[in-house]
Amino acid sequence: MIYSNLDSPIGRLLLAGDGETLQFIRFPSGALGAGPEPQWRREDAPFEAAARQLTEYFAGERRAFDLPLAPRATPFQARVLAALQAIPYGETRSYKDIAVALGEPRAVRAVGSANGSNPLPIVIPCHRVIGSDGSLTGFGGGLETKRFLLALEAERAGLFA
Amino acid sequence: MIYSNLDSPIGRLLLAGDGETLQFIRFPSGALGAGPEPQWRREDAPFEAAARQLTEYFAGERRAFDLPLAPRATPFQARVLAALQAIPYGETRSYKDIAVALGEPRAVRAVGSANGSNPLPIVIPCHRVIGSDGSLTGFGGGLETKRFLLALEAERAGLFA
DNA sequence: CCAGCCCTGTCCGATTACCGCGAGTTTCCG
DNA sequence: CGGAAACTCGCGGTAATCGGACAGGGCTGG
Repeated sequence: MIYSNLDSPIGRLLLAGDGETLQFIRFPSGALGAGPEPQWRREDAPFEAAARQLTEYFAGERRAFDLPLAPRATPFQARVLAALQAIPYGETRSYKDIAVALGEPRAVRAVGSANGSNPLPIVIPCHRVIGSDGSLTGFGGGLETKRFLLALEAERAGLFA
Repeated sequence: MIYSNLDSPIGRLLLAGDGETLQFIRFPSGALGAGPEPQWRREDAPFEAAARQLTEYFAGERRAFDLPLAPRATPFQARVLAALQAIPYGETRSYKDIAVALGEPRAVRAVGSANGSNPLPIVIPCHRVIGSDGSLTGFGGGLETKRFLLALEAERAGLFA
């Protein structure tokens, strides 16, 4: 497993993968932030494309990512991640919406858990999921970050690219 | 869990407990009335004191109960039940009054819920709680029963024992 | 006897819907 | 103009509900 760092408006990000695919994005700073595992090896080159696309995203110049992803997930989590990727840039859905979309309308809480274990925040837009009443309710990188991302998208969503 | 029955002016009551303490009082008849669970065992002797005191209460000859109670309750519910027991015979309080007494003036609705889940009606006088505007608003045994209990207490409260 | 392995029970969470209220506002009549 | 009834919204706590992670018990095979 190799990794690289990327400085962004929401702090330094840790990108990790196997050289071919992206498997983790983490927020090393912050409360529950975690750095690279000791046995990982730093190598920047394989993450060039990811870094560039993320930088463009933060600049408001990119709405969709085109990267080889390989999130580790249980079958249920994989379904949730797929549903997340179907949420358009600049829009939001409730946990309930996602549950319904999966055909399991009562699995709202399970959706919340799956969201919380999203290995690839930002690229897989778990930040576009909010409470049924519009509340933000939670985000691995901190609610402040979630708010920031939604504001960024909301501002840019109105514009034509 | 063992149980017994008691016929009263407001219908048959179901008393249940562990032989030492009283844990439930229910109205088996009526809309949402529920009888004993199948695995409970009927046994009258342990409920003699409770039955006697209730009978005296319905006769207007008793204003306070002296029984070992063991209601199952969440911490918040327990606080509410305690507040209920502090309401004197023949008087009433509003849900808001109770909320304020608990130091949580906005938890009016939560007080309503806790009231609704009172496992020991009559003995723990949830019937003495009414709406801020004086309306009766609800009672597990039916509003008719609530009215009856309040009328009984109002009539007797004026008299000296 | 011990190391797996599976099964079960339990707990936890980035949820939701419900409720025995209350206060403020609007509506509608007299 | 009142004043009452109907509506709306905010409020706090809980039960229901579903996956997943974990712990512990019992079983099996070596």
